[in-house]
Amino acid sequence: MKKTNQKKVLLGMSGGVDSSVAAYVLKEQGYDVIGVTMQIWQDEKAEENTPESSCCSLSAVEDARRVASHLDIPFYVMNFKDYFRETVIDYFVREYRAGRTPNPCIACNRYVKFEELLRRALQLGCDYVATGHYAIIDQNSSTGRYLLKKSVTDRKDQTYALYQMTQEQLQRTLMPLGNYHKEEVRRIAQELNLPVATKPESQEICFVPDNQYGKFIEAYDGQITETGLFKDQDGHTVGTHKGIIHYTVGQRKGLGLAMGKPVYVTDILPAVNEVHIGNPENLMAHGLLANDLNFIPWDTLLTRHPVTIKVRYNASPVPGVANITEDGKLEVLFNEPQKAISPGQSVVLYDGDVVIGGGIIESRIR
RNA sequence: UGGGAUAUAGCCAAGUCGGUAAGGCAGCGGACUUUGACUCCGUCAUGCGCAGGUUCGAGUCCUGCUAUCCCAG
Repeated sequence: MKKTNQKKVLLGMSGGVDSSVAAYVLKEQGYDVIGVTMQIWQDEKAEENTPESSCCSLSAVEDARRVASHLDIPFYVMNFKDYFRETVIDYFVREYRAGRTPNPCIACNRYVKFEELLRRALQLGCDYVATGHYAIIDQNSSTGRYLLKKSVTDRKDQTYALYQMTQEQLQRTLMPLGNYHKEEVRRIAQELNLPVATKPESQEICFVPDNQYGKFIEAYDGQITETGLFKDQDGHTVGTHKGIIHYTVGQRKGLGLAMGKPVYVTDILPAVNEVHIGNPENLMAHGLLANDLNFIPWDTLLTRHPVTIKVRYNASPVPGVANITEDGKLEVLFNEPQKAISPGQSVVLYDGDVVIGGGIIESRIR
């Protein structure tokens, strides 16, 4: 029952369960679906030892191809390596070198999936780009603005990683899994006999398959990582650190300090190459400042706004207020102090299920 | 070679009147997780510097030795 004027969709297929089922759902909804896997980082021969542990590994290509074949949709592999390196890996390395903690998935979504992949989709004459993200794209009937909303499964909701999307991108994007639960998706995959039905969840940084991101950074930019001093809250030297790229604000493990009690990284000071440590209470913050902002229901925040706040991917939203400072930064104040606000991570603001927007954390307000 | 301390796992460290080796760090395994972290669970000294002795029983008491630290020379 194919219509001649049906909409064409370019679907990013990772080879995982989610994007595979997304292909099926889109097809069922009457879209003309084209599957594509983005090659983003692999050396041609490194894939042997990288099992299906990541959302974008190369072994994924063959899985995606089989799924596409199974569903009888056209399938292509596109080379995004240069673009990915510039917008994700370079950013990732630069941020760590600067003493911050980047979130590469957010950069990947922002630049690779919804900018470059979308651009190529439009070039190919597609109407939309689609992904298997758990999120809902909606339109406000009165303002006409496109909205990003949490998926029906709060546990799998991925809006946190998507807050940088623009109106133009949202208008051209489909996320067919937003109304599905993970269990339904797996069930559909099994009923369809998809070859990837039981693949595990993706995890860790896709371009650092052994999870040794410090080693990756050093191998990538070839720079020497200088060791430096650990200092406590009073400024006393308590040890030597392995180089600031190895630490994140809030980190406890791997410090190698025997203080007789658990201690945490409270601050990373690249200017003096110091890592400061302290007790859990030294991690608390009343708020934060963020830049590199994006807002979805509006162009910006015009007034002080009550919000719920996520300061990291796996964080329960907490209540607070947000407003824009005189110099254009986003200021977020929590109702209750929060711990381990990590510069470089993103803060995302919600009003109920609706993503208001967010930015990249610059500093905390104690 | 006068005095005083301390020697417990890779590292810090608790161990009360002798009663059958806390805890933390690191490590290892796992859960969680499309980032880094956090968190949670499990595991990690048949042995307490060495050698003897007392005792039903010693990391804990006694003797000797060794090592390190501190204060004086």
